[in-house]
Amino acid sequence: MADLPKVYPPKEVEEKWYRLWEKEGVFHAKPSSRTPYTIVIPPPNVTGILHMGHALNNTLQDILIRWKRMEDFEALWVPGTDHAGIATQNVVEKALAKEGKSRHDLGREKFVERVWKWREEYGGTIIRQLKRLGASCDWERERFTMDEGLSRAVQEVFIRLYEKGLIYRGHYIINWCPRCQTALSDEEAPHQDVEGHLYYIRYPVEGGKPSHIVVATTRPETLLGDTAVAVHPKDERYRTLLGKTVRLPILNRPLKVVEDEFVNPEFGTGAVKVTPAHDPNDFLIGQKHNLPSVNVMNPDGTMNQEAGPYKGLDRFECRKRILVDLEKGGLLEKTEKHLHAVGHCYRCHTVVEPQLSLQWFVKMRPLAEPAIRVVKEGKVVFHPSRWTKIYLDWMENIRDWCISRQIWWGHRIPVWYCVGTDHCKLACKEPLVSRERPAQCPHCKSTNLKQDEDVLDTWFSSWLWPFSTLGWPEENKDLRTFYPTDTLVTAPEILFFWVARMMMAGLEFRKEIPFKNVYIHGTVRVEGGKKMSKSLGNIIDPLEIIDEVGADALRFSLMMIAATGSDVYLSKQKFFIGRNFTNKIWNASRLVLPKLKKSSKPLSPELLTTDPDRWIVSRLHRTAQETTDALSGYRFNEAAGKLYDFFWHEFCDWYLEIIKTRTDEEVAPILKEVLETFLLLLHPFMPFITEEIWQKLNPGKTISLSRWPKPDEKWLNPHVEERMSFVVRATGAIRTLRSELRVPPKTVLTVDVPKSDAAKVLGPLNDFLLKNAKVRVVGRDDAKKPKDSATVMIDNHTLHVLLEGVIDLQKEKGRIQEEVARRRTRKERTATLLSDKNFLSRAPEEIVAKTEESLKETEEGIQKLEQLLEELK
RNA sequence: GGGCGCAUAGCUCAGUUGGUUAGAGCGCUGCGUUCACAUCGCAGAGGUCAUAGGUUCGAGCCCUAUUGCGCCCACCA
Repeated sequence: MADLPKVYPPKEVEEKWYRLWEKEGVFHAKPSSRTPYTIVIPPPNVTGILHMGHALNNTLQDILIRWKRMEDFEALWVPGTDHAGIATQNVVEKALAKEGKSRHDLGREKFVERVWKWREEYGGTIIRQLKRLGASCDWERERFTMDEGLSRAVQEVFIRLYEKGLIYRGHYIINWCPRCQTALSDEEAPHQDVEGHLYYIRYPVEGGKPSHIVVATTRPETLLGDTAVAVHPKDERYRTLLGKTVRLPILNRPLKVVEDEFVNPEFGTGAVKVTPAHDPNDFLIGQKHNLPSVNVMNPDGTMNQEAGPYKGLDRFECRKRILVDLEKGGLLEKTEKHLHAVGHCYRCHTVVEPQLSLQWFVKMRPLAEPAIRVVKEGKVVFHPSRWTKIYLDWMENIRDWCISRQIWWGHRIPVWYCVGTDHCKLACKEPLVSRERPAQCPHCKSTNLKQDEDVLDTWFSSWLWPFSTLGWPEENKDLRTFYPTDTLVTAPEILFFWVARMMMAGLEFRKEIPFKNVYIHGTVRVEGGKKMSKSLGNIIDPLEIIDEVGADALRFSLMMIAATGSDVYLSKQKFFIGRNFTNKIWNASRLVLPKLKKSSKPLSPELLTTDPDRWIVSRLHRTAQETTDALSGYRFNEAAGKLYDFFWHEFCDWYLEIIKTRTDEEVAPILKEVLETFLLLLHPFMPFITEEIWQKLNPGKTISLSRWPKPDEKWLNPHVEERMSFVVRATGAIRTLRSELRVPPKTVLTVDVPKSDAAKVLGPLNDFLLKNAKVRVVGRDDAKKPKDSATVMIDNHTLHVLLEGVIDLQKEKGRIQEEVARRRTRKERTATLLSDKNFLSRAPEEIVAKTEESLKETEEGIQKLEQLLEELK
């Protein structure tokens, strides 16, 4: 096989096979008599590029789907991307900015057009990268959340929920990102601990008794929107203040003092400023006490006219200035350091502003109930199971979902408003929810209607993915066949964003669970434990790894490293595991393939003429069984490990070495069976190299559609496995002895073995042992220890290694004795030192410890050598 | 404030329901290169399984407490 290069992968192998698979549609699934098996992939963000998290996620899913496909399921994986409203809009706006334009210069329609154009040009990047990874998606079914079909599903869902009273519009405190200038859901504004300050501010009391009340706040700029001060009803300190009026510093607005259970008397001063427009708790207090709400900020985070002298300032600049002014007025009592959790925009990491705003919401509790039930009933199972509790906790404490976004890229809300005519009545204020633009206002007949400006949260389309991609709301064969799906593989980060919501959507709109199993893998981190992220500059780019070592090596390395559900710590070096393994497979195949030329015989038990033959086939079937079991339990690393150990340490290290002394005719059927079966088992992990070698054996037949090996008990042979284990250990022991006695590498040792063992077990391996261990096995009759020999015990068998004439035994004994003497001297010296009080009291502890350790080591060494001398007698 | 996870060889980690002498990869040391592979082979050194108790004939694994690290959730300003 001079034509095969020494190192895998040769250029272009991966691309060659991927093109062929795609061309022949081997991943295409359609309703058939076969049992369907569907997996759900998180649709990557259309602006995304493949990162390690994707690589891990998609490799796991690809292993499942390839495995099931080979088990003759109708295996479906629908690929696609989501439109990533905020992220995509940001990207396109940035591009516009380079031209010196903003989206407002273009206007909504032109801007959206521009985004579509961008998507056409760059939106396919991640899809191409998934192909390089080897993902076996059904590309004919590629979907995009802004496609016509999926958009229809979104609209349908909005209308159905609205009609059911589960979607409402209202003024509530939401998370506002001043940079993206849109509302965010609670999940989109994760809290991070920030080292901030707690400012104690004096609010003067009218009437002057006492002269002022002190409130504590972390956001002094919001005091401009204060409409009350609240204290706990049972707080004695403030009893006299109830009903009094205090003055808001700077603006001098009169504020009521109200009492509310919510206030924690232990925190700060026990008195709290109430800003209903900028804090969720204050909003509730405001509603209870009928307080006005004063919004003091513009959408971009600058202060508005309500902020009086601070109008136009950025919120953080305003904070500084207010503090200076308070200080000047003697109203800032003190400042304390304070660690608190602050929401950040998950897209741009800007500090979000809780703000009163008119938005659309989904009422979640009714949707959550069935989603809780099916998990409690075990209809949906999480792997690993600890995620069950996390899911249930979230579901049981679910809050309403803010779904409107003030951006342009996304599904526009299917709601119209009557902008009015002179006859406009109150009824006209009602939103008109409709599948199409209504011709006129049903109340005043005006045709002057305006669609809601907002678009929907991207997750409002993603949560429908398992069925919207199959054609819902249309009831068709695809939907009936492939829904509910079997397994969802995903990262923990989107458990709430996506997994939980898909559960609710599936149960609400299909009355069925969306998937039976949820496998949650770990987060990819770099060594040292940090999250891998662009901003930290510690990315290990999967595409770079593919360029360097190939997709197979990338995939396999990830699988070896990623223990079930635990985080994955990466370094570039770790990909050598996969690289070396592909190399091993490749080179073993270069050895095996030429031997198969003469064989077409299928394997039958009679062809297994020696122990090693029976052994390797037994091990093969056991490995097939173990691999299948591991995959069934989502123990991917275990499956990968079994395949690795079998191929490398059993097939290559032992079997291939053993058969080198036999004829091709004898071993070809066995080699073929083992290699082919192994390739099939490995294919889900390493699709490319397995296809390459497979097609050398089976030209024109793709391994992707070949049948998964069925482990067969009849090939299992525990006795032979035990005997071979004896051989392996005996060989190891003899090699160890060689090394200890410094027998020259090429010298052949004679080993005296009880006759029965020699004949039965070691005899057939004579050629192999001679070649690889430089050992000649001789059967003997009596149990007496020959002169000048060393003894090796394996199980209950005694092996005598003859040393006469091999090495100069006297000289070797002498050398060992000398060594023992040397070590004894050293031991004594060390022992003396350790009994020296002077040393013990003066030397640093670690030196003493080290000395003690070295004494122990020396003693052990002496013991070992003495044992060896004993054997040589 | 609540919850979860992790702590095993120099490094990164496996270890399925408790069962003999605790494993791997990398790194390190020695030897080996005509005959698939130096991205290789053989041999070796290296571990009080975080700490303290407990359950058990038996604990890396189960229970309790402690320490350290990490993550998630949470409207105490």
